[in-house]
Amino acid sequence: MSPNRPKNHRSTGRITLNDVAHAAGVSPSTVSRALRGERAVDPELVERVLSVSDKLGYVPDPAARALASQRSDHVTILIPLLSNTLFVDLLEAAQRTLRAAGFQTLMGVTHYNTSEEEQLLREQLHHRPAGMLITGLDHSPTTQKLMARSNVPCVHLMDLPEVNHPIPPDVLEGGAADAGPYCVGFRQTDAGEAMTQHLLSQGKQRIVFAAAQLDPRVMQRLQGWRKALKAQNLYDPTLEWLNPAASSLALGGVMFEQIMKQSQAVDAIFFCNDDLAQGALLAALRLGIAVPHQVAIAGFNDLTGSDQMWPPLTTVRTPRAQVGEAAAQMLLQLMHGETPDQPQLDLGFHIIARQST
Amino acid sequence: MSPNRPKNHRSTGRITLNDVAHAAGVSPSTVSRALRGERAVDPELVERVLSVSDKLGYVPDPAARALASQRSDHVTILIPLLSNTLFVDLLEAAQRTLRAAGFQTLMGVTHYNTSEEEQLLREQLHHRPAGMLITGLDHSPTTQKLMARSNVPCVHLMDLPEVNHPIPPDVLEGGAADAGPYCVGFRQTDAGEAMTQHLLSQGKQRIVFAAAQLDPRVMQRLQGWRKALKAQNLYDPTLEWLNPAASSLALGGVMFEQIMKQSQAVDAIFFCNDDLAQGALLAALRLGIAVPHQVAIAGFNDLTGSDQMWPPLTTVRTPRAQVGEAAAQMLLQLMHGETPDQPQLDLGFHIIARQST
DNA sequence: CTGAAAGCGCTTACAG
DNA sequence: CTGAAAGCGCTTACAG
Repeated sequence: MSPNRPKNHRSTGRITLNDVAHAAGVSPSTVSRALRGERAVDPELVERVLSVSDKLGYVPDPAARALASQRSDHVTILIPLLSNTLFVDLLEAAQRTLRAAGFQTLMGVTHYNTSEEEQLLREQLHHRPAGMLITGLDHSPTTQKLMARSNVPCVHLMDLPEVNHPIPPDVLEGGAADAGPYCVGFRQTDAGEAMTQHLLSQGKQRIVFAAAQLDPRVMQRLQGWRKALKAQNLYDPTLEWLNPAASSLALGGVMFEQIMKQSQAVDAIFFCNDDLAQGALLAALRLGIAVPHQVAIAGFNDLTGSDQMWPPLTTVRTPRAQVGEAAAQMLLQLMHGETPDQPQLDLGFHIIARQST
Repeated sequence: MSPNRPKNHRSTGRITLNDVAHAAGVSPSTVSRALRGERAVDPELVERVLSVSDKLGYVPDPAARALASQRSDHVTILIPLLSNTLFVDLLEAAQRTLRAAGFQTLMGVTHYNTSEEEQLLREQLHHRPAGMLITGLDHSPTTQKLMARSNVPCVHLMDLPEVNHPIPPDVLEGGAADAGPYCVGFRQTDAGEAMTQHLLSQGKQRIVFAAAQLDPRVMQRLQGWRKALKAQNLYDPTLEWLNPAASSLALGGVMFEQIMKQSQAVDAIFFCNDDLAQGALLAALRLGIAVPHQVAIAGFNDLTGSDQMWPPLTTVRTPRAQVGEAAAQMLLQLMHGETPDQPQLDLGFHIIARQST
């Protein structure tokens, strides 16, 4: 009954697994197994251990657990930016899901920078994360090597492999086969194509594609736009406005002004992200250019405020919260040694037609 | 020279402190002390240890270190929301500073909810954080008790104590005195008052204060607004529009419409946050209400896009990135056992006058 | 199904 | 200033 804890010179006041074992009258090994829900423990003992541990207010020490098991309860999530709400939504959804399952989320911001990504990955790997969420499928060879070598389960966010390679069933049944890369997202190319087709269906003929940042997913949207225009023989390279600078409302305004000044007879502009499109809408107000009458404007992602713009912005709604949650769920399966039934999960997208087009 | 590591059944491939000790021909204790920059180590040995450790690519195991020292390299940061860019800026600046000093940032989102905050705090405390950053000075008794009992150094963000109690020097010199609460921010009340005075100086007479969320800092801005109006005998309780709902662009639009419909002769509206004010500006466009001619609109925080609005938004620029960085710096001092020279750091604010007023 | 024992990789009194 | 030893609080082969 009494804890009877040996008072050594380095004792912390903490209630330990040993205390629980003594109080429950079993060995520490049994407590450890019972607490982690390992089978092969007498159900009666499990119940006793759980009740005693609860009564004592026992909380396992994550550091001790990590040291002994060589695995922490950390999950690393690597995102490009915090200034695009898209990634904040992703982060929040993933974190909520992971936390409910008892995992700690550690966030790293790569700034779309390969060497920052590698550096962050190295740092995180030293903490032996239990799992990993990483934005995109495009990574440096070093990053890929580090991830593969680490043996840490990983799910990629917001993107899917270009072509869907269905895994042959016999390979899957072997169990040893790698079904990866695991990813949850949607087809960026298709989304770019769909928005372009929407504009075409409204009778637009000269549709500009205006983009900043130029990360791989933006470039896929560009491909979709090209494909749709080429199918109608409306493709013209001068309709491409690609700016590698960081995306922002202000840049959207600047690009809009440039496009309206230099391009002839443009009747629609498809921006690769809503912040650019919102900035363009505000610049149009400033410049007295009527949207959509003089020029239609479309965006991408349906970010906060796009429905509040004047006129409200036509855009592509992307399932980022769902991606965050589903990816976390998939990672949870992987961390528990299970095999996700769908290694590549396509969550789709929706064209949201508002008054800016 | 040769590692000569005992090959036991649980060996991980990892290079350990022991390996470094062998290779450097010193004891593990010395390596440990040298690596952590403890004084009382022969400089020559320090150099040797550092060089060997570097050559071997040794990386200390955070879990082992945490277990042995009862202190991790985690710093917890608790913020109310991720949907207000204010807090994202805070987070990013703090994380950057902390990371450069070798600390991991763990973020918790409280949603302005007392019990969520307590729950997060409890979870975080089990990880023995080395330090803590927490938004605001207003916390439940439970939260305060948990924090005090934990003995984890803590810096509060974005707020300062109502009255500045200068610490008597003799108390400070005693060393044992508590100079806390440590905080970095600015005077919310003063900022609310300053913006109101700015509007008054432009000849506005009936100035509405429109707020959502109603967290403690918003209520302080309200106090500042009241003070400024009362000083001019212009205070009228019907000018207060307080909505406890979450702040958003859409809500700003709704509130603006309500205010314009029900209040008489309002000539200015001071919104407690830029997202509300931006929403109001957009609603004004929709409704055909001229800003600032029919009504002036002001916001708070100078968030992304406020300078891009039409008309550009008059607002209060708050030093959130600086707060994040300075708070992290102060926490770093505390974690190293030093005493910050200024326990309460006031970073001020600026009135940014644009065309919406 | 259960337990005794060793071990994870560090830090830190303690003794010199 | 340096080192041998104990200890942090868990997990996990191994033996029964």
